[in-house]
This record gives sequence, C-alpha cells and structure tokens, in this order.
Amino acid sequence: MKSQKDAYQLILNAIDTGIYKPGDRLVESELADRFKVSRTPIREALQRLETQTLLARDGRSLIVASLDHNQLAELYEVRAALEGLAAQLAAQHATPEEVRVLYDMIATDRTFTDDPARLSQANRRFHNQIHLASRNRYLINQLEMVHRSMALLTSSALAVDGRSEQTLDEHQAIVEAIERRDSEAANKALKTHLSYAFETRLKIDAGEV
Amino acid sequence: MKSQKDAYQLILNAIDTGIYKPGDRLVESELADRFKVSRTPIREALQRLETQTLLARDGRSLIVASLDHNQLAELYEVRAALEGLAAQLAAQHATPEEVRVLYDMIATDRTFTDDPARLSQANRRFHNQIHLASRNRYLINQLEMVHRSMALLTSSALAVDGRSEQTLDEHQAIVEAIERRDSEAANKALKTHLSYAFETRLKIDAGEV
DNA sequence: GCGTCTAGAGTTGTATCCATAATATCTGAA
DNA sequence: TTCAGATATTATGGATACAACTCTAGACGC
Repeated sequence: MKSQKDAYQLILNAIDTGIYKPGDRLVESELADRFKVSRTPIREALQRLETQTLLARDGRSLIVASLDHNQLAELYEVRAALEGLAAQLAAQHATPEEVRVLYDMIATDRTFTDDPARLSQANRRFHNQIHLASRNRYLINQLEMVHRSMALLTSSALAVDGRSEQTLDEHQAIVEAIERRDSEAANKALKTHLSYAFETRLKIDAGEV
Repeated sequence: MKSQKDAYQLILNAIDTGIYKPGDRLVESELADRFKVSRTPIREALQRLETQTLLARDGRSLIVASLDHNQLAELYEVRAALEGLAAQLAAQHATPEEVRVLYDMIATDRTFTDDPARLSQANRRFHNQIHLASRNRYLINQLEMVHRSMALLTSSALAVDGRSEQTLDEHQAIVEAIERRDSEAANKALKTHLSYAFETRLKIDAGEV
C-alpha cells in the first residue's frame, strides 16, 4: 500500500534522481498519476517538503527550490556553526567505541578514494556518526535538514583530484580531537574541514559555468 | 475565508493560549469542528507543525510536543550556536542605521523593566533585529523555528527580580560589539547572554516544582 | 475467574467531488 | 501586427465520502 510517508519519499527520490530539477513546477495531479496515488497524500507530502524549504512557492504553485550562489554561502555558514557544535559536543560525549567506529570508517574509506559516489556516501555516514555522538537530538534533526537541502540541490564535491585524500586527512584530524576530548579543537577542525569543502565546491561551480 | 494558513495559525494560537497543552492529543475532527473548517486544512496544518517538531507522533495520532529537562538543554545549545552566529554576522553586516535601531530598542526597553510581558515581547523583537542584520535568510529561518519551539513550550524567564536590568545590560554589550564590528566579541556576548538566560530559566523551573 | 476472541466504535488515511482562482488562448479591433 | 478583452481550460484549495486500522469492551470458553 502506498501511504503518505511513501509519497514523501517518492517525491524526494524523484527530485534526487533528477526527474524534477530545481525550478521545475510540481503539479499535484501529475505526481498523483505518476505514483498511482490520489492527490491527497501528494498534497501532504508537498507541504512537508515546502516547510523543509525543499520546495518553494511560485505564485500559487510549487517549484523545486534552487540554491543560488548567495543561498549556498548562507547555508554553508549555518552548516559550519551546527557541525562545529556537533563536533564540540561529540568531543564531550563520544564513547571510546564511537571513536573507534570513526577511525574504522576513515580506514575503510581510504580503500576507495577513487570512487567518488561511494566516497560521498561514506562521507555522509561519517558526518552522521559525529552528529549522533553529540547526544543532541535537536541538533541531529537540524543537521539532517541542512544535509538534505545540500544533498538534493548540489552535486558532490568529492570528485576533484586529490580532494578525497585531503578530506580523509581532515576527517582524521577531527576524530583525533574528539578522542583527545578537545572540544575546542574538534569544533575548529570541523569548521576548517567545511571551509575547504566549500572552497572546493566554489571552484567546481566556477569551472562548470 | 478560512484557509490553510489560517488553520495553522489557529492551532498555533490554541497551543499558545494553553487550550492544548504539551502531551495533549490532537484529534483532527475535533479541531475541524472547533475551527469550522474541514479536516483537510487541519491535516495540512498538523503536518506543518509536525515537521517543525511542535507536534510529535504517538503511535498513529499527534500530540503536542513537550520539552523535558534534557530537551530544553539541547535546544539551548543549538540556540546558542545559531544566535552566536547571527551576532557574529550582524557585526559584519549591520548598517549604522540598524545599530541605532538596536540602541533605541534598549533605551525604550529600560522604560518598562517592571512589565515582564511587554519586556518579553521587546526581547523577542531585539533578537529578531539581530537575526535580520545577519543577512542570512537560512539562519533567520532556523532561528525562527527555534524561537517558536521555546516560546510555545516554556514560560518567560524575565519575571525574576533584577533579571530585566541584567538582560538589558547584556543586550547593550552585544550591540556595542556589533557597533565595533568585533564579530568574535559579538558572538561571545550573545552566547554569554543566553547562558545567563538559561541559568535563570533553570532556577525558575527548580523553584516552581 | 481468567484469558482470548470478536464485535464495535472511533480515528486516521485515501479518494473523489466541487468551487474558485489563475492562466492561457482566441478573437477582434486599432 | 500587436494589444486588449473575454472565454475556456487547468490547477489548487476545501469538503465530503469511504476504507483501513486500532483500541476497547464484552462475551464466551476453558
């Protein structure tokens, strides 16, 4: 049975896989048709997506949100603050087991630095693990939203030459700070990491245009 | 005409005015009845409120979210990070006019330090003004959500003896840092301010129980 | 008397219908 | 040819009807 949660996921996937691109108008009846459900669950899913700012209003209708240069910069500022806080809290709360898991992740990730898609997923899991270690559910939620916005609306920045190795080195520095329980250093290390990531993205965007 | 936005506001107000308290179950047909609209706009409003974590699921039904001690602490941590960032950015972007407005607000607020309700509203406006000066729309959004959670789910912390004057002195310090364009100091001043505010809240909660 | 199964009421979830608003198109005139 | 006005089509928002699911209470059997 299709349900409201399904409709939400289905639309999310459709946006994710590029069936609907930023700026595209989403027509309820069209979505209902595509996913073989009535307009009701579609409408509710769309509203959810709208409140999460993944969709935007254009007059009366909804379009897939897009991030212009300024918005991307703004998003990165907020993300840096939240991720920095997560690292800081992780340094305070992470158990030895969690630290080991983080180290293991980095070690594993080093074995496929030439597979950007897989690395991107691994990157996501790494950051997620830090979020969880923060022991702050509200923060975890906020970061999930931030990541969703970024994941859907931008392509991966890990395909640049040498960026993979650099990324993992930065990850290493973050985990070391967490292991030392040095929350200040962890905060800073994560912010630095994101700063480089943002820089890389900007370079990609500049080149692609 | 009742509309979906109205339903959202109506439910929000109903929670705000204590008609529905944290933990209360919200029955769609009951709300529809109360507000003289059909279940459709009610449902959409409820979904919005749920994604904003003002409502939580309990099995199949929705209840008004509540903040326990831990959640309140978690919320304050995130709020401090975001408000700190806002102050930091405000120090970078605020125009002289905006700084003057902030100073004016403090001056005005000093004239009614004995009216907690009015002061609470003024406090809200003051912080809002700083948010706007950050020039970061995403951040403004996030902070609006944080404030909504806190405003709905906790009573004001400004009714404590002497806290009003102290609050305004802290506000003064924040604005001075912004005026000096000292973003680091602004960040710190706002975080300190919130730290005291949280401390006050904890004292209230401890006394009330 | 206790446990389980069934029947029923109540609530959420889905589909469809209707009304209204917005937009696009077509026609006519300048 | 272009602009304006009117009309027609289409999409969204709201109401209602219907189905599925859950939880409870009562009855029957062990």
